[in-house]
Amino acid sequence: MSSGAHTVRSVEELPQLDSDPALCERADAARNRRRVLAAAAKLFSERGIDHVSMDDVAQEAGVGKGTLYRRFGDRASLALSLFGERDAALQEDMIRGEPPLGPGAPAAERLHAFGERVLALREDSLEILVAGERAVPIARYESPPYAAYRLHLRLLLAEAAPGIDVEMATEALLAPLAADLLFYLRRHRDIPMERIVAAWHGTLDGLLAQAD
Amino acid sequence: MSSGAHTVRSVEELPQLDSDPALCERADAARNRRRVLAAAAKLFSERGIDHVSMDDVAQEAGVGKGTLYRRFGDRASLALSLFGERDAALQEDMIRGEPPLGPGAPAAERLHAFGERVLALREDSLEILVAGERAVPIARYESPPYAAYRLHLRLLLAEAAPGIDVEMATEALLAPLAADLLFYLRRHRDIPMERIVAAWHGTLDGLLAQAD
DNA sequence: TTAGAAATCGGACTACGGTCCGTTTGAGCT
DNA sequence: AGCTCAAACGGACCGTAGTCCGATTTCTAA
Repeated sequence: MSSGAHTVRSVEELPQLDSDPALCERADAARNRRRVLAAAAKLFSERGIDHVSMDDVAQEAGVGKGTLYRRFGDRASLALSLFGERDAALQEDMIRGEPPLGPGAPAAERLHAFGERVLALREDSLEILVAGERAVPIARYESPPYAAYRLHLRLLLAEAAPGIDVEMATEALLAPLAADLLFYLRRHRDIPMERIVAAWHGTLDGLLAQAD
Repeated sequence: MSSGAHTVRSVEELPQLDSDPALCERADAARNRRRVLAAAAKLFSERGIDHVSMDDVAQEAGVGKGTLYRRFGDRASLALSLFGERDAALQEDMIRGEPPLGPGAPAAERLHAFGERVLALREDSLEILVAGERAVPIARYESPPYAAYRLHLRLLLAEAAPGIDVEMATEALLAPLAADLLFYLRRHRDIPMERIVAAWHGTLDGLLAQAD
């Protein structure tokens, strides 16, 4: 929503920031992209995401189905794009925000702060995320938010826990953030967020304890 | 395949073992269930699971589409049922097999042995599992194999790591077994199984170290 | 052995995700 | 301004997942 000076304009532009023609988007294309995103957000929140078809979104946005698919690829990507908008603030705070999440605090503290924030955000966006991660291949693991989380974790883990397999530890911390797991724990098992967050802290501490 | 005395006959019967009418299945129903499973296994391995439609399975099995859906609910459940057959041997060994996986060994050792076996099995069945876990809700987390893994982990963790949040630790160990994560790590990142297994052992050790 | 009830069978049908391609439009160049 | 062409548009179209219900088969009890 409120986009600062250097904030990326949209999520699907993140992977290939350089040499990306999406930045010089044609006026009608940009207008339609905004329309679709707005229409999707409106319909999803009105009826619940499962009761909105892609035709509904196209009609509400006043664009053709072809346009919808040209810009967003498929249903899951559309949902992930919506999540990406909500995620932008977290990205910003991770990179340039205040400690303990932003730079300045010790790596271990930044890692714990990241867990808090990312779990809160994902809890807030559960429905959209579940739809977004129901992707065809493993598109989810390469989506811009995941890629950003992964990079962030790798850098901080390398600093906080030298000597462990950082890449694998990263995946071990990413896996419990899966949308369908959160959905299951929250909506089917009624487990409070505090317990989920505490467990994530626990996993992190367990990994940090193995450093050196 | 080789089913011992008390082995359940099919996966979808596990959740409600008692008071379940599925055990006194009509003769034709049983025959058709077997036919469908066999047809699915054949077609999936022949063409790859993504190039087999439900109509294909029904036709190969010599059964109507209605029958197929009556017995298996949806595409994902069919895939999970196939995985359930492969999983049966692991279940058996977990409960009645030799140590260190089976009873007799210390809980911590049994946990490590479980990680080895379950990851090897899931690597073997990746395609089927990916299709099976692409379920509509979070059906995957309540599928018979997951339920069995969960129970097993809870009991052993309670013994090996008293004082920690056993339920949450269980989920932390279950999350990295997700089929799409394994698929991503193996097929997109080319990470060898040994590293994935080692990471799982590492997560487990980290949790065990927090006991008391 | 037979009749009747209950459960199963199977294919026609619906709705939706995703593709294709002829048409339109925006933007730079003369 | 007018021209040109790459890029975007949009709706007709296709394949498949999943539903429904009349016809058929199995089991039980008399």
